[in-house]
Amino acid sequence: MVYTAPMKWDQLRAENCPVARALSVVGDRWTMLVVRDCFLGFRRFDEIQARLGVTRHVLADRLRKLEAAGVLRRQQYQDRPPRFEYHLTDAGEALFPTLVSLITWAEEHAPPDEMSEITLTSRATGQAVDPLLTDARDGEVITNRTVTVRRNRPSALPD
Amino acid sequence: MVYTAPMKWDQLRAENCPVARALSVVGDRWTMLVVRDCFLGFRRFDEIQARLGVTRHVLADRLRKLEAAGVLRRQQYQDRPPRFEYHLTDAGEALFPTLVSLITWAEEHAPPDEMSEITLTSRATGQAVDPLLTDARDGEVITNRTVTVRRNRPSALPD
DNA sequence: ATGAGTAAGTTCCCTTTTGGAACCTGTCAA
DNA sequence: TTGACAGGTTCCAAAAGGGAACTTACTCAT
Repeated sequence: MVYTAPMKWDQLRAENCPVARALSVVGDRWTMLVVRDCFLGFRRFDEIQARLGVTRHVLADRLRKLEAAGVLRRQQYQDRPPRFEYHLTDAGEALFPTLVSLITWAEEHAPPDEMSEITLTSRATGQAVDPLLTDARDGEVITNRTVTVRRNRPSALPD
Repeated sequence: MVYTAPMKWDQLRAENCPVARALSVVGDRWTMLVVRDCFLGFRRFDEIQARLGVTRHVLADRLRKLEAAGVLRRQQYQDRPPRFEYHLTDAGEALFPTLVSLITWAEEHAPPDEMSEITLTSRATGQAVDPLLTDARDGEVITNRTVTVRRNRPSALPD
């Protein structure tokens, strides 16, 4: 790996590394928890604010940024006074695997004092699911031992 | 979903929600980028600091916290003067799927101006891999449309 | 009509975290 | 003896975050 010019946090989205670009959107404190709540069906400002305990100021900022990033869509559900709900866009829903991978990791490596609270359940069968990252081409399991991260181009770029 | 007492950021790890617990470890600014660098084989303080452009102060803090969380192991590679490398533990390596899911999301939904830089490559075949989250039991694809997140116990607990 | 409640923010002020740069320590090599 | 290297720590200023009150624009019950 070649030397890469250091970046500041707010320049992350211009990075060539997809990890950096993803984190420029969802890598802030609270942001992924906002996305979680949207997946759980909590869509309104006060609701999310009460659940997270984040300050209203910060929540307003995060919602603005998520909307700007195309993860959430602000949808008016009444006029007079205008009130809004935050819905996941397709890009937002595409964060589901990330959320699942965090859940899977936490259940294994950051367990709560008590028993685990959460199960991922198949809508089709009602059974618990056991998430596994595989290669769509041949079904092989993806881990850091089976897969490497490679740069496409040979130029001096970040990873 | 029932009302849940709001939490502060530093109380996240006590939460019952596995997403919150995972983010208490890797949800901080810079933290996941430190983990990325460890996966890429950058293990030393100055090296990581130069690559990320994060301040030495913050990097020292993040490394301490990742070590305390059991994600990294501080390994001395010379005496006199004592020098250390940061290696991923098993728990750290288990974050690979999370990293992959961030890469996958970014390539699709936060593309760089230029072409994508990164390919995930199978060590066995040398071919690009196409990550897909599936249910280990029946191979079904996991998305927010096929899977729901359920609480195990009926008590008033967070999600 | 008065007051309480609801929803979605904004504003203010103070504390914590982060950024930037310099400094420290121990060792080796010139 | 001077400089380089590695891995930090210290200091100060700037930015972000926490806490609480305030605002706007309604609706509904009294």
